[in-house]
Amino acid sequence: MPERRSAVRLADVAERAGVSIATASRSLSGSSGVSVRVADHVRTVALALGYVVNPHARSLAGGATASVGLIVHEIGDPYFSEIASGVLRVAAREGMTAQICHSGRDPQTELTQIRTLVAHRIGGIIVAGSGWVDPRVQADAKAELLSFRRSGGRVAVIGRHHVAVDAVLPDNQAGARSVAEHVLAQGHRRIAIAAGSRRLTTIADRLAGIDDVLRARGRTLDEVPVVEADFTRDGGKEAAARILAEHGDATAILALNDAMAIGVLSTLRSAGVDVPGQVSVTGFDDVPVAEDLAPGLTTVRLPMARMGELAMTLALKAPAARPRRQTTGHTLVVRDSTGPARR
Amino acid sequence: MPERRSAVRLADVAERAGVSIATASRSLSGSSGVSVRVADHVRTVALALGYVVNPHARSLAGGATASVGLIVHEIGDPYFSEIASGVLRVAAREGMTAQICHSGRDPQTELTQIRTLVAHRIGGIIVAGSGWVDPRVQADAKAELLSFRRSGGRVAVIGRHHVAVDAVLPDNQAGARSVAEHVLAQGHRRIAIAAGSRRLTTIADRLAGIDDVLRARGRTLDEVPVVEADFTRDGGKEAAARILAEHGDATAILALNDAMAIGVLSTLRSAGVDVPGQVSVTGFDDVPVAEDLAPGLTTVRLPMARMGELAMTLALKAPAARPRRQTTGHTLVVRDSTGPARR
DNA sequence: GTGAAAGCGCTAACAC
DNA sequence: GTGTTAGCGCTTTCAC
Repeated sequence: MPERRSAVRLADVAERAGVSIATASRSLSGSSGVSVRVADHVRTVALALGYVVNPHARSLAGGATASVGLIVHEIGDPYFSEIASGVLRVAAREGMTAQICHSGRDPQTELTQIRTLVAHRIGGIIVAGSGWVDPRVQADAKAELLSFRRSGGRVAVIGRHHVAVDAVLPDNQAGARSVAEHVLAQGHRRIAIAAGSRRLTTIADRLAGIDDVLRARGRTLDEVPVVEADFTRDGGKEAAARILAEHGDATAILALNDAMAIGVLSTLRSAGVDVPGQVSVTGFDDVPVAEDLAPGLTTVRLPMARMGELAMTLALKAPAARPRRQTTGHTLVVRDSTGPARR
Repeated sequence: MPERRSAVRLADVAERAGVSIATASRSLSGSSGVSVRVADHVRTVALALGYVVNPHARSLAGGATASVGLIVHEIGDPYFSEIASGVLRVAAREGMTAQICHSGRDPQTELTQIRTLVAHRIGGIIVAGSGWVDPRVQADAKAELLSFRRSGGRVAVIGRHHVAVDAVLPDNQAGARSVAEHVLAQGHRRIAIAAGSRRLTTIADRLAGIDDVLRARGRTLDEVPVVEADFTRDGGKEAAARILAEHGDATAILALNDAMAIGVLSTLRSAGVDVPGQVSVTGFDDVPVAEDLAPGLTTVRLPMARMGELAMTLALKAPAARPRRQTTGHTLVVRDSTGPARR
C-alpha cells in the first residue's frame, strides 16, 4: 500500500504546544496528572491542528478502544435494522464507531463473530437477537463473552440470554399477554400460533405469555396448535398454509413476529380468506410497515430503536457489580387485522 | 482497562514453528519470499495455536487493513439495510469487518464520517446513497475520498456521484422510463409525481426517465406537477395531501421511491380514494414489503442486496486505471396499485 | 505536575 | 529463502 497521507501526530501537537509527548497524551485522553491550564492549551492546539488520535496506536499501547461490535441475525430484517439505527445514533453522538456483523441466527457463526471482534480488540460487544432456551447452545459464546468482559471489554445483550451481563429485555411475555388477551376478548376460542423455533428464548417467552392468558381462563397452550417455521415472512406463509390445512377451523392466528404475520396475511389473501372477517391475525414488534399493510396489523409495539440506544448506553458504562437489566415496556397496537369472532 | 487476555502473538507462532518472526509474518500475510513448505508449516502452527493477527499492530506497522466503512443515510431504511446486508455478506466471506455509519442525508455529516473513517485508517470506504446534483455540495467529501484513494484506500460509491471512483449505478433513469411507460400505457394523462429533493441525483435521474417517456409522446415534465417532500413515508403522505389538494384531477401518482409510495397509499386510503380505481400509484426500489401492501405496489425492482455485494467487491479489488462502473439493471414489477385510467 | 523511555505486535526494509 | 532490526503512534510506568 502506498504511503498514507502523513496525518498530524501526537508528537506534532506536543511540539506545537511546547510540552512533552506524555503530557500531550494525558491531556487528550483525559487522564489525570496534568494541570488544567496545560491540558486546555494542549486541547486547543490539537483542535487547531485537526489532530485525530490513531486508534490503532492507542489500542496497541493499551489504551481504550472507541469501537463497539454489534451482532445481529440479519441487518435486512427491520427488527434488527431499527435496533442498529438506535445503536448507530448513540455511537455517533459519543464519537464511537460500530462494526456490525451477521450471525444468521446460527450459534456457531455467532461464536465466530464474537471471536473475531475480540481478536480485533474491540471495546465492546452488543449481541442483539434472541438467546437459546438450551444454555448449552451458546455455552461457548457465553464463555467468550465473559472472558472478554473479564479482560476489560464491555458487553450488552438484547433479549434473554443465559449470561450474566447487562441486558435489554424486550417485554416479550407481557406483550404476548396483551395481544392474547385482546384476541380472546374478541371471542376467539380456536386460535393457532405461527411461531419461530421454540428453541429461541424470544419464542419461548412469547408463548409463555399466551399460556398465562389461556391458563387464566382454565385452558393451556397445549390445546392450541403451535406451528413452527422460519421466523421470517416465508416462514409465516408456510405456517399459515399448514394452519389452513390442519386447523382450518381456527378463527385467529397469532404470529410471533410481524415478519411471520406478513407472511400469514399473504397466504390468507391468496387463499381468499377474509381478514378479519373470517380469521383475525396478530403480529409482534410493530415494524414500521405494520400500519401500512391492509388490513393494518394488530401487533405489540416494541421500541426497537430505543432498545438499540439502551444497549449501546449500557455498553458504554463501566460495568456494574451486578448485571443491569432494563425492561423495555410494550404497547398493544390494535389495528384492522383483528375483529370479533364470527364462528 | 484491566489486562487483556494474553493472546497468542506472532512471536509465539514463530517460535513454535522454529522460524523467525519475519518469516512467520510473511507466511501469514501471504507475501512472497517464503518457500511453500515453510509457509504451510507456519500456517498449520498458527491454526493449531488459534493465532489471530492483531489488526492494530498490523495497521500501525503499515500493513493492509481488513475493514471497510459503509456510509448509509439511515440503516433503518429498508433500501439501505438491504444494501448493508449485501455488503456484510461479502465482508464475512472475505474475512473483513465492516463499520457502518449514518450520514442522515446531510453532506456535512457525510464529510465528518468520511474523515473519521480515514482517521481510523480504514481499508476502504463505500458511500451508499444518492449524490447531489450540485457538485459543490459534495466537493469536500470528494476531495477527502480522492485523497484517501491516492494514499492507498479503496473507494466505491453506490449511486451517481461527481467523483471518479468505482461505482454501482442503480438503473434509475431506465427504471423510471419503464414505470412511466406502464402508467401512460394504461391511459393516464393527468399524472402527478411525489418526489424527494431534486437536488439528489437519484431524484434527478428518475425524473429524467419520466421526462424521456413524456417527450416521446410530445409532452414534457414541465406540464406535470412534481411535489417535493422528504424522501420518506411521511414525505409521501405530505406529497399526496398536496397533490389531492392542488391537483385533484390526477389519475396517477408516481412516487419516486417505495417509502414515499407507502405514504401516498396511506393518505389516499384515509381520504377514501380507491387505488387503483380512482388513482393509480407506483413506487420505486421494490423493498421487501412492497408486495405485501394492499394493493400490492407496482414498482421498479432494484437489486439492493446485490448492489451492496457489487460495491463491496469493487472496494476489494485493486483500483483500476480508470473507474469501473457497474449498472444494476431493473425489473418493472406490476402489481395491483395500477390500473387503467377511468376518467 | 511534567518528562524520558520502554514497549504494545506487527511489517518491511535491509542484511545475509 | 530466511533472519535482524528499525520503526508505526501511542500509553504508561518510573524518575524527577
